Order: sequence, then C-alpha cells, then structure tokens
Amino acid sequence: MEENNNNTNNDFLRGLSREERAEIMKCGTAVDLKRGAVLFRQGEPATRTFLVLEGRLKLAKLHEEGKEFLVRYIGPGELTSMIAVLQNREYPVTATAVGATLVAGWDRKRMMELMSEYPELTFNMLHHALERLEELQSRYLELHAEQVEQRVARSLLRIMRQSGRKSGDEIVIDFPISRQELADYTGTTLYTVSRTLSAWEKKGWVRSQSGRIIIVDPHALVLFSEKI
Amino acid sequence: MEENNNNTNNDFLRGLSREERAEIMKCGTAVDLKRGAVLFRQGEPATRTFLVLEGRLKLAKLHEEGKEFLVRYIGPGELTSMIAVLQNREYPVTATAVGATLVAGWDRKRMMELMSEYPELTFNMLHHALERLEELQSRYLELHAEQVEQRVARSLLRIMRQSGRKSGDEIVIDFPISRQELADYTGTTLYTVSRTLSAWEKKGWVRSQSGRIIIVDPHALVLFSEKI
DNA sequence: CGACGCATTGACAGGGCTCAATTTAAGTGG
DNA sequence: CCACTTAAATTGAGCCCTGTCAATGCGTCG
Repeated sequence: MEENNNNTNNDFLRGLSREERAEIMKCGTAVDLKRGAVLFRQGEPATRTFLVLEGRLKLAKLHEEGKEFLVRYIGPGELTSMIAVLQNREYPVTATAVGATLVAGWDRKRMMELMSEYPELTFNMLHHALERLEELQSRYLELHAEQVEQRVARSLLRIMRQSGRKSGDEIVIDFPISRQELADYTGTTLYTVSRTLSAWEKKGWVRSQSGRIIIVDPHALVLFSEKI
Repeated sequence: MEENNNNTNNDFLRGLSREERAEIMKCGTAVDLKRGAVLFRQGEPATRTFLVLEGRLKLAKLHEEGKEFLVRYIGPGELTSMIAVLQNREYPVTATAVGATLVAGWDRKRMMELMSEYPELTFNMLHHALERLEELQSRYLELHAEQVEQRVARSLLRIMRQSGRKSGDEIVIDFPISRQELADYTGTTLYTVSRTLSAWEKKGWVRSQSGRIIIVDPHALVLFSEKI
C-alpha cells in the first residue's frame, strides 16, 4: 500500500513512449464529469471506450427490479467499456463519477486504428481483461462458498487495495462509500453490512468518518477474511 | 441452436488464412487426453496456453475446503489459460477432459511471438476474454439476485447454448453432467438441483437419460428463468 | 449378483433477508 | 449559526429459503 492511490498495474498506456502517448491522447475526446454524473448507462449502444485520467468511476450492473451489483471502482490509468471495440454491443454496466472525474474517450473506429498501430494497447487491454476475469472468478466462488461477514471483509480489503491510501497506521478509503454500496459490492444487504461494521467498530478494526471508511487494523481483517 | 455442437463465436484462429493457421498449429504441441484426465491444475505455474481441437474441457475453481465453482465447459476452437501469456502466473482453475479430448498447447515465449506476428490472435483473445467477463458479471449478479430454481434454469440454458445439440424437437446436452456439477455451475447443492430437476421432469420440461440431460421444453425454461 | 456411485426424498435448522421503528448525520435556507 | 428537512445508518424481531444430514432407491459395471 503506497502513499498515492493509483496502485493499479493496469495502465492502458504502459510500455509506450511519451510521444506515442501524446499521439494517442490527441485523437481522444476529453470528458469532464461532475460528482454523480453518469458517463454511460447499461443497455445503451456501446460506442466509446474510456480511460480515466483523474478521479474515479463506479461501475455497476443493475438487475431487473432492484438489486445492483457493484462491479468495481476504477481510477487513473484504467480503461472501461473495452467491450466497445467489439461490434454492436451494449454497455453491460453503468459508469458513474464518484467525485469530479476526467476521462478520455475513443470511438470504435478510432480505437481499432490505434490498436493496430500500437499493438501494446491491445496487449494491455488483454492484460487488464484477464486480471478482471480472474478477480471475478474468485469473487463468484466466494459469494457462494463464504459467509457474509467474511465476504464483507474481503470486499473492504479489495477496495482498500485498489483505492486505499495510507494515513499514519491506518488505511483510509478516501471516497465515500455507503453501506448500500458496500452491500452491492459484496452481494448482501445494507442491514447486514451495517451490523457487521458496527461489530468491527466495537472491536476497533474499522472506523467510519463522514462517509469515509477507515481501516484501523488491516491485519485483523485479513485474518478474518481468510478463515473465520 | 444448430446441428453441430461447436456453436461458439470465440474461435481463436478466426480471421486467419489456412496457411497462417497451419503455421501457428505447427509450433504448438498436441496433447491427447483421456476422459477425466487433468490438463492443468489450479495453483500450478501457468506455463502454457491451450486450444481445444476436439472434445471438451471442464474448467473448475476450487475453494479451500470443499466447494467448487464450475466456471464453464469449453469446446473446439476455444482457448484456455490465456493468463499464461502474462508473467509468473498460476492457473486459476483446473482443466479436466470431459470425454476424450485433443488440445494444442503453446508456451509463453512461443505464444508471445505468435501474438506479435499475428495481431489477430491478440484481438481474438481479447474478444474471448471480454465475452467471458461479461458472462461472469451476469452470473455474479444472478447468483445474488435470483432464487436457486431460476438460477438452475439459467445454468441449463447457458450450457445448452454453449454445448447443446438439437435432436428432433428436443435439445440434448451430449456429455454427462452430474447433479453435483450442475450445482457447482449454479452455486447451489446437488440436493436442490435434484429436487428442481425432479419437479421439472414431472412438468415435462426436461428428461434425464443415462447421465445426459435432455431439454424437452426450452421455451418453458426460458420463461421460467426470466421471471418467476 | 453384489457393490459402488449417483440420485432421490424427507425432516430440520439456521443464516441472513425483510420489514419496521429509531437514531444519527448531512444538507439547506433563512 | 441554528432550525428544519431529508437521507443514511442502526437496531430489533420474525420468517423463509435453502443448505445440511440421513436414509433409501436405482442403475451400472465388474
């Protein structure tokens, strides 16, 4: 866990020179999003692929009537809507800006040109897709095999690893997550999450502070998440 | 649903000429698997990427102590262990031959050479990874949002679409699946699957015949899977 | 024919979801 | 800065789905 909060290995532009990056960025269109703004909505025709430059996007998938699955949060350097490089697809998720967020977008045609000009891009996308695939396989298995409290612990740790920031001994997830969102991420209800976090707060493992969650004792959480 | 049972759009060699295909196949090593043989095991260092030529592989992920998640069955033209193109990975799943199965394998170095020589390969892999990612996202959501019986229906339909064969009015999944396997695919227990299939058999929606499952009334199943 | 694995069916219990009622916190306008 | 409004979080109680355990039935294969 480092000081900065962009601890991803999934940089879309990895392996490219400064000049190549500039060239690529030049043919994208920048989009500036206010907090809560929707970049694209599940079910719409997927026309563009986006790269997060600053801020954070929340990717969520909705089930008919109610329940939501929070797929993940993505930060700077990460790509979303890769599916748009395939023909005639719909966005499988909805992307919402968590805070003020800046992204760059490329339409299918342009992205295909870039991919054939810079093969690294295709490989980086593949890399990213494979990592997410593996993560999802694990989460699926956990959803079926483990009890809720254990899964809530895993969720917190995952989000912490992807977007945590060290602050003294503690690790703070520096954007607000509601119990509902953590529940959607875990595959449970806000009630269970609330009860669980209350219990952990009593034990001194976590703290909540103005919508943000602070992990006081990551080690205890890790132990708990691995075996109950 | 067509006559043949290779109704996948995920052909690894799509877009390549006969000569190119031959060239690619030439540098792979063929592996012949008996029914039940393990091609690679979860946790081992991922050294090779495999293409199914004939037969069928079952990909399953094991949870410490017991429970298993059946990720999917793959058939001719489909690739597995794409993760091996990344450095220092472990197989995230175990691959077992469902029947007699023939596969071709390439090690990381060779595959990387092929990918840079034939960019279509990288793109086809990306295509495949994205489709699987989307499918898994849906399954994850369903696992949380829907009741077991509905999910069992979806599982049967998914397997049917991926490996079904039309036989008169009925659709037969022409390799044996145990209740346990269907349960692992769905995220439930063999008991629940058994009860569910029994009920459907009474309704005339499905039939079991010497380990194989026959879908008598796909339409009824679809309706049931979409809204209870 | 016996044995083994797989499937079926019943009974039971418990994890966690649902619903409802409060409490707390956040946001807003005067 | 405070009263007011609204949203989010907490906590309790009850119940249902489905997982667990156990016993029995069935088919297949040596």
